[in-house]
Amino acid sequence: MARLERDFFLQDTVSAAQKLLGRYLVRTDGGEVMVCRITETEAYVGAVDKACHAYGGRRTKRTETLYAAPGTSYVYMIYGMYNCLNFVTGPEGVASAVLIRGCVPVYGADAVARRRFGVDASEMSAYQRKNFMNGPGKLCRGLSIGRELNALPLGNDALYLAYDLPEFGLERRPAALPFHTGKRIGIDYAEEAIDFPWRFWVDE
DNA sequence: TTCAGGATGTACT
DNA sequence: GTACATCCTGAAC
Repeated sequence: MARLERDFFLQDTVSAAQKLLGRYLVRTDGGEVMVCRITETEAYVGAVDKACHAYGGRRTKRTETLYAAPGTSYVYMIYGMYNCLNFVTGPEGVASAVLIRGCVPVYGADAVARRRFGVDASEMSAYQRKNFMNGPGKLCRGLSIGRELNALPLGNDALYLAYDLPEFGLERRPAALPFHTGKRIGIDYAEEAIDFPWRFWVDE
């Protein structure tokens, strides 16, 4: 098993967002292991990006995590009832991160489906299957990711990223998966940053 | 299938 | 008090 390490998160945030596509997100909760393949990401770069919580060097209790070491998790609550998962990029002291917007379960799908819908994966409706983990709030619900997982350092076992997981029959995927590029979602307040093409996704 | 509206809590003004 | 890196429901088509 090869985890994504510090050097991965030290690269340019936009590159990191692209290269996270196809990587495995591994979550262990209540003794259950759940693995998902990442399908959608967005880049947030504090220095130049009005959509980033830490734009212009903004430092508050919430944004403090964005200045942490590369690879640190950043989980925040949005709209009162959902959480969003990010991983911090760049050197310590530089505020930038990649938002994980979507993924598909590849191991432990029943555990994910129970957290998401309260039923096993085989009992999901067509509608539920279609809307399983295709959004940042849904993804956190399915993996039981809350703010207690905010600011977890690289190297923890509760939540990490990996290139491959041979113990679960999951091989490493190509480094340069073909991906789509577009504008980010839900940042209508961000002025010129609205149009930054920093959202990336793969078909599968 | 698309769409409007509401839910809900925390951070920050 | 306001805004928010969202999602679900129900109604109309």
